[in-house]
Amino acid sequence: MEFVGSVVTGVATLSQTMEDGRRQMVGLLLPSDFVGRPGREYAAFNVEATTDVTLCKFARKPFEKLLNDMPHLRERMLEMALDELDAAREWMLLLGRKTAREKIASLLMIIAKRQNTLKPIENVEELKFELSLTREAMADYLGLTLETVSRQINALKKDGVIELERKRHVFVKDITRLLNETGDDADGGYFE
Amino acid sequence: MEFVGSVVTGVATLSQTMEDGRRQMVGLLLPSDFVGRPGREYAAFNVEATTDVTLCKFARKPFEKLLNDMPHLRERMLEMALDELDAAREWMLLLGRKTAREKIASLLMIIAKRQNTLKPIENVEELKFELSLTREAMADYLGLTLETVSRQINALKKDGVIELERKRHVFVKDITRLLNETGDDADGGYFE
DNA sequence: GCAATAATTTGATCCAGATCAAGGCAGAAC
DNA sequence: GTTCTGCCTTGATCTGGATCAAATTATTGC
Repeated sequence: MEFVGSVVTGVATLSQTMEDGRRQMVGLLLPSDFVGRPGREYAAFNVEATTDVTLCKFARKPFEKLLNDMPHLRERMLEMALDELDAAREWMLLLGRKTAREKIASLLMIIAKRQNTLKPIENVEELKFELSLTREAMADYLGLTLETVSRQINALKKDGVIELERKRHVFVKDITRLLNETGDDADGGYFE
Repeated sequence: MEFVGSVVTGVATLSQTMEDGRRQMVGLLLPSDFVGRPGREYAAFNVEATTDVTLCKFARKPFEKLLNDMPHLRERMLEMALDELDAAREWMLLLGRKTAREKIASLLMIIAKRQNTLKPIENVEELKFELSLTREAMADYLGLTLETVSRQINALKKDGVIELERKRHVFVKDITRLLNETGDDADGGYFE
């Protein structure tokens, strides 16, 4: 853990593994996300790139010094940490209480939302995006098996909620329809 | 959300509920834990006391001003937020990948550890503590049903891992034995 | 192009934990 | 004491998602 930084392009994941190989992703690192933890020597989680990733990197020690000199930076860091905490807690609801289908729909919504930061998602009628995760990575993120992920994605496709092109390109004609599949309150979380 | 503060005595929980009533706890608030979020108007989660709780309360606005005047305080807040984030991520592994028995054992370890802050838990041979949560609250915390919680607690008792007194008092003769049931690496997380 | 390899789908079967349904028990109110 | 009321346990059954086992389809390297 000699560096901290932030993702510029690409997708990386943050995960934990148990001794017997069970694996849970605990964070998705998309462009603009911060990587690493100031004030701690060791890395608590594994970071892995799933696509080629460009990082904007700082040596940790000088960065910590910078934090002391620039109160604004620490304020920003606190804000980011609290936002991540909220996101982690949303994810806890998903892992603990949602069905497989709701989990998939929620993940698609999150990726869709992150790839479309230009305008609020409720004003977008249709949406096309790239799924830069393998079925296995999605499974590890959602607490499912890759077979279940595959089956549920195809079920959503069969039901006309999404369309697929070459396995990794998703096309959503009606976002409200997908949102209804997430199990979330219509006005909570995704529309902000 | 007019106040922020910190728990002095008692136990409270932080939870989220879905429209159809499914519920997931996302945080356990024990003495010394911080409640509320500076810099945000609304509360994203429900806070509920499970026992009588004493809070040390601050009005949010003045507290935010205090944050600006005292850089140390903001540093401390950042540290606390990052620790909570780590804890939330640990919890994600539990929710996504652990078995019911492992979930119960992990919860017992966490409560045991929090009630015994005097010496590192690996030096304690036996331990007695109060379980201030109902079976239902534990279920909501672990992403299980209350029946499964009851069955698994009694299974751990039958297997001699724990002893029970009046349903809510737990007695652990051999902490290593309980730790082995959590599914966690022997040296990770609980021993710090 | 043509392997070789990785990712995905699909089918059959299984099982941990959910669900449904009574009971049991302890503390509180009377 | 007795009746409530809120927990907790226990049993029977069901089921969503896991597991095991092949195909099938993309992607990569040559």
